[in-house]
Amino acid sequence: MFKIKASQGSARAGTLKTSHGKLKTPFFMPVATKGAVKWVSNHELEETETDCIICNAYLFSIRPGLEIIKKAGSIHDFIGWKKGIFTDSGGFQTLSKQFLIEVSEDGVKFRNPFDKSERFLTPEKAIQIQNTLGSDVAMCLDDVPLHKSTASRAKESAERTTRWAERCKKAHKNKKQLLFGICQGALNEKLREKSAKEIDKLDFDGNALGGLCIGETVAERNKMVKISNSQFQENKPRYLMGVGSPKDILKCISLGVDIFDSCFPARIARHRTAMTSKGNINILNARFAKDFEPLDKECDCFTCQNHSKAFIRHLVKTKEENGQRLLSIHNIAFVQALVKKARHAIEEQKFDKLVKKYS
RNA sequence: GCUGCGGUAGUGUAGUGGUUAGCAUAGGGGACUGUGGAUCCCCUGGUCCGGGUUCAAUCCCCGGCCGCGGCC
Repeated sequence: MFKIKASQGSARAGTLKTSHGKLKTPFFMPVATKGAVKWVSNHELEETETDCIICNAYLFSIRPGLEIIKKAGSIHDFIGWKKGIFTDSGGFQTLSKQFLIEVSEDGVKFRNPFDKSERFLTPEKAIQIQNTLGSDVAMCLDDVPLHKSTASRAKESAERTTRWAERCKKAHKNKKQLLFGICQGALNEKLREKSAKEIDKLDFDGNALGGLCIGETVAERNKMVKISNSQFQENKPRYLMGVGSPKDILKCISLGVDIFDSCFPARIARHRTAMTSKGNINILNARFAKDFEPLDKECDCFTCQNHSKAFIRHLVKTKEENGQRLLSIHNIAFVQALVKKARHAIEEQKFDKLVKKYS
């Protein structure tokens, strides 16, 4: 299922076989919560060389609802995306005040964001939803604590996440779908280690690192990534949930992570920031008013091949939303190109140089 | 020509005989990481000009200039 083709230090390059093709790792998934990456069409997304996206299963179960997905065939058929799709269980929404009502051992009581009614999500239900959606990779329901939570809450959530992972595994029936477990443990080293070990033992198709990128420092996060990965077996893909900045992605690849997802590149694009090989730039900066160069000279995305910084700035400045669309396309393409570079660099044993360039 | 009203950041506006002259927006910069297109944070920038009264004037008085209205 997962094969490592090359490695350098802890960094690995490999392939993950899914029912919608082989995905070369490391790879990055833009977030398409409701089935679309905000402001970007599927066609444009393909042009960014995105091979896999992540949708939110919980939200799909509410709207449009599973009946409609079943009628369409699968989530792929419904949204018109032929490549890889991960689905998130809804666990992350436990961090959101507008969703969460309460967490108990049995599951999570959620607020339906559309009509404010109460919904109860159990690990079993989260898996059934994802089985029905037919995504390539389903994620276990996890209990995500705030990064600053008390020691007892961190312990409770980590231990509960393991119990829920067992229930998810038992409930999983879709043979064409892979299932990943998720470790927790907040920022507690011992808890992280224990959680990762327990999740690893359950022998999922892949192991994910959860509860990170939610306000902790980079140093704290890196430490947790290192500890978690040390407990995960080598031959399973490792998925760090939530990381999406170029620097962080490269660092975490060097720590042995294979898969990433994040709303970050698309979000900062909507907030008028472009990623470049020289760091992020805010396109609104006055210095770009007469800058007729592309966002990044080395980038071969649609935006950079056709438009200048001055023009994109003009669009954004005059509140023409195509400006943010062009930035979104660029940022996603930029991250995809970076991850691809990382893959090649690992294959050629030059990954350390690439990390240095972006650190 | 006469008369009334008014002139406070680029713009739109509060307010005051002793204030760090407030707010909004624009301008300059920053944050954002299992999606808020939301939001937040920082910075720059102002009392039309000249006199007078007063310990002290952006405020009160006189003149000028400018704008809007009215009357010749």
